[in-house]
Amino acid sequence: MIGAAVALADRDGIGALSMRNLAESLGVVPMAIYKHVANKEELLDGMVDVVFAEAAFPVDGGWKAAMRRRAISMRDALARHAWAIGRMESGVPGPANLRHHNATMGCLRGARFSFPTAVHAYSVMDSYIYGFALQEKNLPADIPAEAETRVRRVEQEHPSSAEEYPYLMDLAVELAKSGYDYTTEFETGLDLILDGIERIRGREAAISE
Amino acid sequence: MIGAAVALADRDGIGALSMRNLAESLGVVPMAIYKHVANKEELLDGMVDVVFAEAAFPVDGGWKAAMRRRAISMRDALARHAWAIGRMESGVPGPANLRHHNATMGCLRGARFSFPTAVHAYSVMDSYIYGFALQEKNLPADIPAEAETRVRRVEQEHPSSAEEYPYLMDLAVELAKSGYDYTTEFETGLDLILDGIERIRGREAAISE
DNA sequence: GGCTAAGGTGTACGGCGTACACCTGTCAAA
DNA sequence: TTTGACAGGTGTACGCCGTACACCTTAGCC
Repeated sequence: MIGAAVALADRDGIGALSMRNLAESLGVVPMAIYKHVANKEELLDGMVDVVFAEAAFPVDGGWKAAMRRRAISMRDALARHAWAIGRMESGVPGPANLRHHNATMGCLRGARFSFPTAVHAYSVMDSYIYGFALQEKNLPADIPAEAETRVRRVEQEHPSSAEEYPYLMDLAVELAKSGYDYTTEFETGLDLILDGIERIRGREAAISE
Repeated sequence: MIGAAVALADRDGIGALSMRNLAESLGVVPMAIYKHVANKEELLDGMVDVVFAEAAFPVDGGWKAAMRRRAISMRDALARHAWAIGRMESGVPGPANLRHHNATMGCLRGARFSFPTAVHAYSVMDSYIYGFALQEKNLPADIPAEAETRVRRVEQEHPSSAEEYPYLMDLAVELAKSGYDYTTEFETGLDLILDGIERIRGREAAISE
């Protein structure tokens, strides 16, 4: 049931996920769904937990490698299920959600992060992951191509904006030339953050010794 | 018109922003709105641009201070207009949006960031800002209080989960004790990221000299 | 054979975005 | 002074949406 809803949202977008469409895809009448979930909200909560279940949580091999793997796996899951972004931490958390957060917190605490530092690390990483996924969903899939068509359009239609937004025009020209890959962009930022976390952890280890 | 829509969404939530409600708040019939915007999508695009207009863009005084100010100002704007999160980079960009991104890119390039490094810096910061705002919107406003009630509920209802999710229980207990402040949490992560950006910029400056 | 519970059905209601035809007031050109 | 265009408000109607409520079917158990 929830699996069918996930499949439908993946295929046709969250906008197409109505109780009526879902019922039809199940060969059933709309109201039948309400025998399994109380309302659409609860359906969405269940769908979000499917996404959490797909994201690998850390098992160890060093906190940094484990957290890196977790982040990449979460971005992958969110790319597969773009409709889930923005709902991951809202609604009633499901069992996979709880397991995931428990394991992640366990990984950090097990690596002797102090409590506040673990919270900071978790906060900055999750914000980055969710924010990146959000932008990846909203921005054009092929940035260089899109940049190029925008430059062309501006050149023809409003030559003024080349003066109004010079750095934006620069950006578009450069991107069209050099390309843009979401995966390497994600990992660049991720490593920057992981290094930052390592540094604040080192600082606190130095104090406590 | 768009101002009234923003006010309505701020006050009653984005769910209450229907063409009918907006029309009523303007003392006008629903279809009258369509003389000013083509459809609801375009209305939302206009509303997003209001949020961009509220966020200060960098004017300088050093890239790090300028970017820090920009980030904090953007989070403030997103906290005032939670409905905008998740729409900031979708839809058709308005003039305030373009001005903002142009100025930010200009700040980085003016501080002699190479082109790819500027893109990395921009990407990691915006992902963090949007992701943090998203979590701030979704997570409970008063985390310590919420953590405490959850601990109590678990103790009474399912004593099992203390064993199933030990680190989560720990987390809740600690948060209830030590408190949680979104603003300082945001700035901690922000500074971690700014320091990381400074480091990759230094690396590249060292190469080019 | 009769009870219970799980789950599918049909109808109906109020709310949504918006297409389309219509009306009103303002103001410049004739 | 009339005219005609245009900006902008109006009223009706359509096809979607989530879901309340009453009903029916089937399976398993005493």
